[in-house]
Amino acid sequence: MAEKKKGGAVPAEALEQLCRLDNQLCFAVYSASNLITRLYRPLLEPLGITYPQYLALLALWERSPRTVGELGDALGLDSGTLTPLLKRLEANGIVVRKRAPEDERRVLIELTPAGQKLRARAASVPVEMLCKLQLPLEEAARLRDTLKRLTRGLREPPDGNEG
Amino acid sequence: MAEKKKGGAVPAEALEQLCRLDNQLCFAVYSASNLITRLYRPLLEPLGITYPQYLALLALWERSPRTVGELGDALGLDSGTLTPLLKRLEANGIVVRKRAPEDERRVLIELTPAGQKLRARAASVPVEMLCKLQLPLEEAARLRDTLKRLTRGLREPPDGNEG
DNA sequence: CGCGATTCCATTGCACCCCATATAATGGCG
DNA sequence: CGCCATTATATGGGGTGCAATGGAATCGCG
Repeated sequence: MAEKKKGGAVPAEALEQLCRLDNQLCFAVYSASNLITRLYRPLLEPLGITYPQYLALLALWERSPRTVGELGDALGLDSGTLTPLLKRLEANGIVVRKRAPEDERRVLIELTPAGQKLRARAASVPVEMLCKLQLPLEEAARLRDTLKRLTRGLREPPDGNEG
Repeated sequence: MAEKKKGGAVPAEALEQLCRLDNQLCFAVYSASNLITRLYRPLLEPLGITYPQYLALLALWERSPRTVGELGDALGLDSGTLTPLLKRLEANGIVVRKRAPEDERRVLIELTPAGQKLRARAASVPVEMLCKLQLPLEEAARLRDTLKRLTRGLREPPDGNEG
């Protein structure tokens, strides 16, 4: 049944092409993400933080304090990832974690003075990174917007049978 | 020194914008990659493999046997990542690892019959994934090519002072 | 052949990343 | 007020991802 040239939904040759690593969009995203983390390392190491930690700080520099849940929404990470990451930031004196007085379930993440100072020291990072990427600004913006649209469209999984 | 409107290389307002998570290309790539791994999970779990394992198998289905180093080049991963991953595939009966007779330093990764059979069972994965992504094919291809160009351009880091 | 340099992989240690589950606090209802 | 469903983090375990190190095999030069 699979040997005839029948073809089904997708021709065999097209399927062959779909499976090639070089043709896969998802692998391109995966590789680019790994590479980006590697490129950030030498920029962030002098600051004593990792790339996911830097992302959490970008969110906190925009608005602080924020709860673990709010950070998770902003970064697309769950508490199993954020809790230890934030504890490491706290151990390094960059943030403090305290329970919200009005709702003891929530944990507020607040920048310390050292965490605030870090913002200035990290100011050059985005520009250095843009230089490393070597992409025309317009193309980078288009790429970013396409990825954001892709991500946003998938945040709410298509259930398929709700009305 | 930071309060004057001097500006240096980048105006303060532009820097503000560069730091916003929503404006960052790298964060868009990072989020998309995490999300993609999550989307693959339900497709690959019935096959008993993870997304990085699936990528390694895609490479092996294209050509097998291959050494650890060749797989690392194809996937952009180093032996510290691949060795345990391949050992798990071996423990699950999907590949075998054996030293190359002509060069005992190399380890050849070969598909078992079960690993070959898995290829057919995974045939629907790329199509299902494309459906999930909900991107027009042409746009997906453009996105992939831009990412590949970005990744390829950065594989060899610009040293700047060799010569 | 001998020996240092190189190559290839394995190991270790640290930091994610996520699912499933646990725990504690809150809110609603009788 | 008690009880239960819900909400917000924490914990545990499996699986990456990578830098640094180690060890065995090979290469290269004399």
